[in-house]
Amino acid sequence: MLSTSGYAILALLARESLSGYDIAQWMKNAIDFFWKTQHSRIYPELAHLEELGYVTHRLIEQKQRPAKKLYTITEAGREALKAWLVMPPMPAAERNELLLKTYSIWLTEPQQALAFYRRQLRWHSERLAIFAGIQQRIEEKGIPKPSDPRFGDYATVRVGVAYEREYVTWCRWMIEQFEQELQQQEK
Amino acid sequence: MLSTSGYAILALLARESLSGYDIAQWMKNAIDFFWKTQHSRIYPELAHLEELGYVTHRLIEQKQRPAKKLYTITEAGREALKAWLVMPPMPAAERNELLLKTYSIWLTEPQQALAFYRRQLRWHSERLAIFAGIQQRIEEKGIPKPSDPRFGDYATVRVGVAYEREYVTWCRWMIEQFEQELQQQEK
DNA sequence: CCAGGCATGTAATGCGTTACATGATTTA
DNA sequence: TAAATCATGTAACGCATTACATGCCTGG
Repeated sequence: MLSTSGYAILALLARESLSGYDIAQWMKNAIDFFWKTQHSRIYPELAHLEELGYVTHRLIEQKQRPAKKLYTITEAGREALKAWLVMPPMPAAERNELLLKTYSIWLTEPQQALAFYRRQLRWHSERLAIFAGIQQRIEEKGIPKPSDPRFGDYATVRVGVAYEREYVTWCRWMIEQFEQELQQQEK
Repeated sequence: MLSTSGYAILALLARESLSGYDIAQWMKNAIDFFWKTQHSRIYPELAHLEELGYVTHRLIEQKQRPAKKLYTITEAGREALKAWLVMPPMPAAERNELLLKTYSIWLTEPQQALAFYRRQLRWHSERLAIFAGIQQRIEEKGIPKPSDPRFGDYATVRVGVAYEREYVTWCRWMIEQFEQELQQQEK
């Protein structure tokens, strides 16, 4: 068996061959909002994948840049990824720090809570704008079919947009609650 | 500094004094959908909190049941929780296995993908029903004010309902995509 | 000349998960 | 009589995060 981060790396390599550094970049850019892995995890994980025969690498010498190891997924790696793909996801040990804080927000002064959720609103609004932009750019080129790798990009960004839209709505509701609380205190 | 799981325990103790076992129960029932911690983590974490002076405990002897250690939050613990509460949450290393699988779903046969998302739809529908039920029961008693501990319960369950509703919608959309793909293959 | 990008790693520490360990009582 | 509940812990292992470590090239 493989760790989920191992599958995340395979998921990227299933699309194209990449170096460890490239993988770290893709983690930051493409799949950042649903999967992150530190680069310090990527290198040992790649070594492990190679041991299992799921990836191979070859050294690429470059002019005026450090040499890099280009990793390529093997047929066995692709099969392992496909087998994992359709297994029901683990009951997901969800860990949402924002909600954990919200659970205890009754302890704070309304003013502090207001500042807190206004900042959250800004943060989620920004992300919503980014995701909506990505979604639009994909749609302009036509909605990808399920057999297209770009379908994964599109399907996940749709979740991102829906998710952030709900959080924006929720933050606004939270802000309202604390504003009302403040107004009642003033009376 | 304290781990987030430490604050999760403080968040529960801020409402009432509990034993380690009780905390594990509350994790499963009340805050399960945004925070989980194994009981094997709870006991060392409680010891750590006690070292820091954030909680105290006393032994409660019980008839026909094992004795238990009842933990109570201290003023210092409450202050630590309040200070943490209003700090912006960490950029949240989101790890969503469902989306990671979706990112690579183009590798599978539509039939397998259909079975996969139908199962997900069932799962999220069930959770939506549960959360909607909790929300309704709270609302029947009147919406709690922000200074009420139950406001935390209500605010978080609202997110749960919105979240699951979006996932249900999204799963239905995914299923449609694969159904269309299958129909086109048949022609 | 300094910051940032490209490129690959190792080390330390701590958290999370799973399994191990015990034992009494209650309920089906 | 077997399983579930109450109750508290320890141990092993692996993954995640943060910091440490190096070094060349490019652009401002």
